[in-house]
Amino acid sequence: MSPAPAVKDDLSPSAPFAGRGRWLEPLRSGAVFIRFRRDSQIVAQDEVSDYCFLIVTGCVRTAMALEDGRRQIGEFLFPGDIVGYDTVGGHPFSAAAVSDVTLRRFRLAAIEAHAMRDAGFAQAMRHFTTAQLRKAHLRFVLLGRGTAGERIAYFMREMEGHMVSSPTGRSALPMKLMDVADYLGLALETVCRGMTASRRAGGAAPSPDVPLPH
Amino acid sequence: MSPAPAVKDDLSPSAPFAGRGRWLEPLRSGAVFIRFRRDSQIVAQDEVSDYCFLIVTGCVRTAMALEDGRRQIGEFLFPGDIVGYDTVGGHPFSAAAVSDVTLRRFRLAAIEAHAMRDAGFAQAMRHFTTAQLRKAHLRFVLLGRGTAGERIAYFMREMEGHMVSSPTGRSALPMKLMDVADYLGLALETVCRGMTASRRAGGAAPSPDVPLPH
DNA sequence: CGCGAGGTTGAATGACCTCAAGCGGTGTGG
DNA sequence: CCACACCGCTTGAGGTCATTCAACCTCGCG
Repeated sequence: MSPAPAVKDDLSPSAPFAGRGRWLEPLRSGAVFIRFRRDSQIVAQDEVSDYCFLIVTGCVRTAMALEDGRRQIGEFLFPGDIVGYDTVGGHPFSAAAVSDVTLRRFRLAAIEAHAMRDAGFAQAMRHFTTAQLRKAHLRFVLLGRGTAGERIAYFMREMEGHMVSSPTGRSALPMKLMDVADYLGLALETVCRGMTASRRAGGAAPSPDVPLPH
Repeated sequence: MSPAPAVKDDLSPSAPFAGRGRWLEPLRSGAVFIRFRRDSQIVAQDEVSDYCFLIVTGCVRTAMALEDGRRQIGEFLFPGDIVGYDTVGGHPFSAAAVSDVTLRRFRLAAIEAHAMRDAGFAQAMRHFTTAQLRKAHLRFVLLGRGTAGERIAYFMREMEGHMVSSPTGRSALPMKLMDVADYLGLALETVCRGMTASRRAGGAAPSPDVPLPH
């Protein structure tokens, strides 16, 4: 029905996962495993960290807190994703465990050193950060121009494949509603209402009219 | 006065310009100059471009348009900035000239090839994209959690040093209010009111209470 | 002089937030 | 084993901030 792809026709999540962390594979031998409990902090805000982490199991969130209590979740990360890479000079986002997680820890200096030796590795890094950047751009549209319904619909699609099979069959999301709210720039109650409405309207597909981008 | 830097104490623009385009210098000889008139398109949305551009003079905006007319400006770029780099596989943002601009055009394949040969160059690229990423994160906070006043205040600070000396002394910004609105995720009228209010409250510093991030 | 583009201002509407109460599940201690 | 408390989720009612709609103004230009 759409005549030309001159503009985006909806706000759906970017392709099935662009920037993952497989490029860290060559450094696997130099990495150690670390575990964090639910809600424990992995990297502090403004901390100058020497490490980055590849997620093995569990879910991690990055966040920036403001003095007055407002908070913005940067992203939710899952097995195969990397946290703490874009950190040169200290990153303003903290990272915390959403669920119990196991991570593989890499020394940033080692990554940098390896990139200086191996051009192919460096190229893989570039593709990774470039993909991150493109995801960020899409997020601008969502946060800048998306309605509450669109943000929630976007989020639900992003989370497809990351639902946890809870015993009671309750909310299958690994994170709390508060986290989702701070991820989407909405009030907790708005997220709750939106998800309820979308559930009533047929489970996965929240609203029929979702005019925001890929 | 702030006890600890555990959280961000306001929403001011990131340090005096993090990711600029000086790293392209080594390829200068292979680049050609191009000019674009005000409002003409430089890169089309979803186009797979072979080039990126270093801005020499003028101002450029990147934007994503939605079918229904909504639009999000990605960023405003000034001399020394790069447009169209994070493009591998086609970028969803278009680029257009805000004012008459002169650009230096670089072939992406040439950049990539040079990065494979020169590890230092590749490192500079990494630092550039990393800085871009950090700027994007801050934008999340602004768009997700900032009030209209905070967004406008942030924008005004970002534009310091980019004011054009207009003959009439009118709005010294190079871009239209509509562009600013689509950059900040606000209505045009809201931006206008905000800027008027900030002007009345003392020129540059719009509002005394601006609790959002760097 | 008339026209159009961009900017400014006012009034009314509405989307989302805030406040507040209530519910179900889980964990803890008596 | 039950009572209680706490946490996270849900739902309702009311308020607020930004949007929407609309008029008017200014400037530059044909």
